[in-house]
Amino acid sequence: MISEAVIKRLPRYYRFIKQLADGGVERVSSTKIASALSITASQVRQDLCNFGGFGQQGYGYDVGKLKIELAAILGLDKVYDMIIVGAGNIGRALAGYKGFKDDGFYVRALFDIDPRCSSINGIKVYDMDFLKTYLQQNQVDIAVIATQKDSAKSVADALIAGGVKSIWNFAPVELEVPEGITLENISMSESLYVLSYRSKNRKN
Amino acid sequence: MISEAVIKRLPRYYRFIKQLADGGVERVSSTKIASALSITASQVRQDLCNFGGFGQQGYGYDVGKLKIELAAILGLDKVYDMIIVGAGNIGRALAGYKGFKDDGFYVRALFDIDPRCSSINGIKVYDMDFLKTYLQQNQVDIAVIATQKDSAKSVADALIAGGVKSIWNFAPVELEVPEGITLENISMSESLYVLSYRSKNRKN
DNA sequence: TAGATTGTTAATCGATTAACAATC
DNA sequence: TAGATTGTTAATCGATTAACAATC
Repeated sequence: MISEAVIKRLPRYYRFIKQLADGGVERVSSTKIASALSITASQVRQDLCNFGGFGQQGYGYDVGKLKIELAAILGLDKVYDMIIVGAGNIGRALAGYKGFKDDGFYVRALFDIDPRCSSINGIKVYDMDFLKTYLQQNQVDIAVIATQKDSAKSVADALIAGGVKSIWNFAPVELEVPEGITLENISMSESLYVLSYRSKNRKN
Repeated sequence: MISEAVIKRLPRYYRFIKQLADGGVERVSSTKIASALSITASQVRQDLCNFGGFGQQGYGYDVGKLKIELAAILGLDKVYDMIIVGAGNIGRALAGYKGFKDDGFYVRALFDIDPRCSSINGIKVYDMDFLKTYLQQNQVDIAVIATQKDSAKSVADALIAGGVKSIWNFAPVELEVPEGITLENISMSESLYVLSYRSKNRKN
């Protein structure tokens, strides 16, 4: 079983390795990875070793190979069909973000209680009433909750009832999901509170 | 010295306590807080004890008092002047988010290399060239980086040079900041990668 | 008083780091 | 071969949990 701490570091490894690959670098050592991420080389090796030995003694890690391995570990070797519920500030920002496609995440539709426009950035905006039917007719791997906090819970329920297994939640609530449902939160306010805590406790 | 793990839990305590206060609840036990956040009562008491004893044996915690204490600990008992650099999807979404004010975070200005409109949501959009001058003339407690990843580093440098001490970074890069500068990252792609990792490794 | 629940110490658990044999 | 660097075990460190005396 892989620990939370390890899982959270995987995307950072992946990001750094991708950067190296883009820069044409062919090999890298645990020491170099470690210093780029401000962690220890021991931890890098320990972490990667959880998934099998990708390196070679005396040589290090092959960047191209490691990139592919990490992508596979993270599940980035496939395409995900995504919908966004809530076409407010955040929903629209996410719909407009071009970067998702690079990683295989395709935003297929937006839903809102009050769909003021019919499409945003080429993505259709549907009325919330249509969500249930949409889920019956389309594959949805990931649903993004970008609603106000009051409706987040009922939206989550509707999504789960409709068969969605993975939820990416941007609403500032602690959602409870049943076993077998994957939930990942982005909590901007929590992050901002941590920033303010740190600002306050900074030794100047 | 308070550990990272504790600091990250503080906003969750605060959010829950605020919710109780809004609901008119007057007292709460560590057990109730714990079950709401899916942690142990021991941990709740241990965490809160780091900042002094806010509870009372045999009674629990007074919600109103705990709320005020947590707000003070998090530095939410004052007003912050904030600017946002980058008026793209995310920058605009943040500028439009009404909730910041409730916690005392005031967005005073936006900056963009190409300010296509003069104001968003009543917040002025300035040309990036004006950033330096703005920082000389105005108090800025927190600067948000909502640019593309390529410009994030140079923006951070400009902010730090201009005297900004706290940076809230939304760009997908590992920024390096000198001692005395507070940096907090929101990494959407990392969160999405974790979601995809968990989706892949879910036992269905 | 009896019951409840904190604050805090001690015990446990898990994660990080160090060390080094294996080996490219 | 000599040097470099991994994979992996063992040691250390820190965080979480359990326990309970203090006390409201």
